[in-house]
Amino acid sequence: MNLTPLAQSFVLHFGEMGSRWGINRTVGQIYALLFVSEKPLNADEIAEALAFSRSNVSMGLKELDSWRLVRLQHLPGDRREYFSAPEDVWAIFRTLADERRKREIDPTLSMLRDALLVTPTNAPDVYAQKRMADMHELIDLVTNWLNDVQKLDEQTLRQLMKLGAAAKKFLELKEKLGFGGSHER
Amino acid sequence: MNLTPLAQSFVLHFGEMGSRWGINRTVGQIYALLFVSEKPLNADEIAEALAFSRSNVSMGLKELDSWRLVRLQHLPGDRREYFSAPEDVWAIFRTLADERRKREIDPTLSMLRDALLVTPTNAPDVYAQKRMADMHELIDLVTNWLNDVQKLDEQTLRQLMKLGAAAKKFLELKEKLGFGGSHER
DNA sequence: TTATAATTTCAGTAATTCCTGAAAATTAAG
DNA sequence: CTTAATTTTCAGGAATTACTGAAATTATAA
Repeated sequence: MNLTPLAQSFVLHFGEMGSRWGINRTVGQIYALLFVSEKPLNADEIAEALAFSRSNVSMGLKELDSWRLVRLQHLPGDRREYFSAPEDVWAIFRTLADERRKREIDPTLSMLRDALLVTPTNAPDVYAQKRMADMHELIDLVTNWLNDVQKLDEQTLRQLMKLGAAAKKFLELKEKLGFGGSHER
Repeated sequence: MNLTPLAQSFVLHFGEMGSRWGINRTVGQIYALLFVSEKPLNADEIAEALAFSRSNVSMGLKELDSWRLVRLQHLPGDRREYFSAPEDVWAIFRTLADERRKREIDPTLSMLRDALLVTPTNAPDVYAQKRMADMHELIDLVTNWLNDVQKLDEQTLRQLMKLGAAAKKFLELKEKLGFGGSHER
């Protein structure tokens, strides 16, 4: 293939950042390459462009697939599998947020719920449980909110984000008008 | 020390999740222990409670310090250093969000900005740069928004989150009233 | 079918990250 | 100061994770 310097710097950056994002270098680079490629690529093209073994590419694609970050398709008259990253960056963002919540937050929420069911039998546990309740409430509130917000269409999201810190004034206005929220959490 | 089963399950969970969160088991466990401890702990107490070497605890605390997740204090008549996790879970959340942005997002924004300054000289680069522009715009918008939202006090944040998906109706109301946002991005 | 192209799996090795104990450095009390 | 307590550093070994090539599996064309 032969990457241009522009694509290369993007790909290498994603490789380096991979470890901070909970994926490895290979997976980061493969995703970056697909993201900047106009046409879908097959595994051999990826392996050649990034100088990885074919098997490593296979494992990387499997990992990306488990994150629902790649699309698989076939080209007419070619039996190889072609991969691409979705066009819509907002959709990608939603997928990423969903998967990260599922992997990084839901297990903790579940553990906390279990811990809150226990009746504490000593002073340290009373305190520990209070702390866990605080943490659970915060995580629950934030994730449910992000979940709601995520459902909004791109245009509404853009508006909401432009609003930014003015949200505060806005909520004051809401109070005055008695305009109710959607949840009773 | 001797952890209760309740504290232990919390600590072990944080240890296991650590790898998904970009910290290691030691760091996760130390933080969890401090979080559920009513009193600050010194390094020896942590090492004993978690059965880690003293040096491992030292490195773990250094790491937590770099995330600004622990407070260091001295107790009168004791020259050892005592560590604790801040009380306010909202403040903890803000710190975590700030640090993660700094480590996981800012470097990418910076790379993208540089890439967007280049004048593409061939068709693949034109496309790649368009993709990078899309990504940059999205990340920039989302992080600036979170940055703004984060500045809000706890009560305002709670209100905003309770509002949830009703935000859409709300924005329609805003349009009608001609109530402007804070930014022109 | 059979043959071949394409993909996946997996055992072994390479690379990286984690953890420890010993030694060095720092801090504070006497 | 000197000494002792405390903390940090760091080299080396342990554990984990990443990567490869070869073999096995799967899918498609003839």
